[in-house]
Amino acid sequence: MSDSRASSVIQEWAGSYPGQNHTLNQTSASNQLSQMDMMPYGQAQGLGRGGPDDRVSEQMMGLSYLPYMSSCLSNTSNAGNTNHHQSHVNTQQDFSSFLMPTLRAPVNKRSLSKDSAEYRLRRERNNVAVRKSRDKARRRIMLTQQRAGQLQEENQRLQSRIGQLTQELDSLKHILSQRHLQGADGGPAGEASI
Amino acid sequence: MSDSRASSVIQEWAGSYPGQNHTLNQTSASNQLSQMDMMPYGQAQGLGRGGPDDRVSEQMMGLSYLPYMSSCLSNTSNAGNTNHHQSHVNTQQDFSSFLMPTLRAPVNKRSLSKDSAEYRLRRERNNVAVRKSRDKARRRIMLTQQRAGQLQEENQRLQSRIGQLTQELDSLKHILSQRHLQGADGGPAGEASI
DNA sequence: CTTGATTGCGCAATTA
DNA sequence: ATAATTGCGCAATCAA
Repeated sequence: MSDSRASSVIQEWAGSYPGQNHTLNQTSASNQLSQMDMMPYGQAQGLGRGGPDDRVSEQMMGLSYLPYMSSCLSNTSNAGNTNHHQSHVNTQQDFSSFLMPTLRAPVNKRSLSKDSAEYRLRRERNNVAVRKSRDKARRRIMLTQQRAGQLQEENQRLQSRIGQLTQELDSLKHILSQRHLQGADGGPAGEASI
Repeated sequence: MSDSRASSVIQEWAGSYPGQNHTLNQTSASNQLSQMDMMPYGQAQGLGRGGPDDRVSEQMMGLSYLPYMSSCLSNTSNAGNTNHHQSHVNTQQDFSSFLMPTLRAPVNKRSLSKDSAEYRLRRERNNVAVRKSRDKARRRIMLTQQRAGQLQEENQRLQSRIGQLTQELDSLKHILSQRHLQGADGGPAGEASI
């Protein structure tokens, strides 16, 4: 495992896709949480593949994490979303559904034909956003680790310095006390000491 | 139905045979910070084995959240979907399978019927492993952040302490110099007060 | 409602 | 062969 500490080797990836700009926002290793932002960005639009595809559709089983072994093959046919919401404390009657148009069924989702261009466009955009977001997260994590490392180093230096100062201080105190004794021993003058 | 773009199931097997091992010298970003196991969040690594058949890197380090290429959408509908663009460097990999019994063709994948129990079992196991791994990663990240925070706090305390000690030290030095002067001046009586 | 950002999840390729 | 990692796409949800 060679590790490269290089604090500036996070960008070599010169993209290579059809007309797209790469917003390399790279905050150099600085203190504190660097708030990267990034913004506009050319939007993707490289869809239009040749053949229909996407057999997407089977992903609804999110479930328990903790019990890694508990009942493995329990393909709960849902729960993936775990909408533990909406079923709060139904203090009211059952007409809540009428009061909450927000929860109305798959109304607007109709145009979700996996074949529609709309769909692909949205998917592609989201994919871009996801990659971007994860990249950001990765960078953030690395920065944090780096920061922790630097802080630890600095901490040691500071500890060292403290030890040094303390020792020096003790020496001086000792010297002073000696003088104090000498002074008291042979002189009438009273001195204050710390 | 799942899918994802993906992949090559057989093709890289063929590609990585000829003796072209991936010399991916992945750099892990670990170093000091040995408190906890470090994750390999290495970056860089931008090399690229100049092989012409880098179909694999297609998803290696997906740097750049760009539209990606549209071509990565292929659905491995099920068994028998070996139709992959593997028309690359077919220089001569015919007998490779004979030369490398260890890596022989999709033998393992033989029962890759998405319907096979074997498949599901493996998938499920991997899913469990994935959840576990991610959970671990999340925990690790939080710990690192926490550690960074604590270190920063401690850092401040140490800085403070150093300032305090330094000041104290200066006082004593001053006192000593005073006594020195006074003592040399003629009177043994020197007073110090802080 | 629409869009980009996040987040949890499963898949598949790699790595150990 | 198995478990652990890791990049990626999907879909739900958040936040504007």
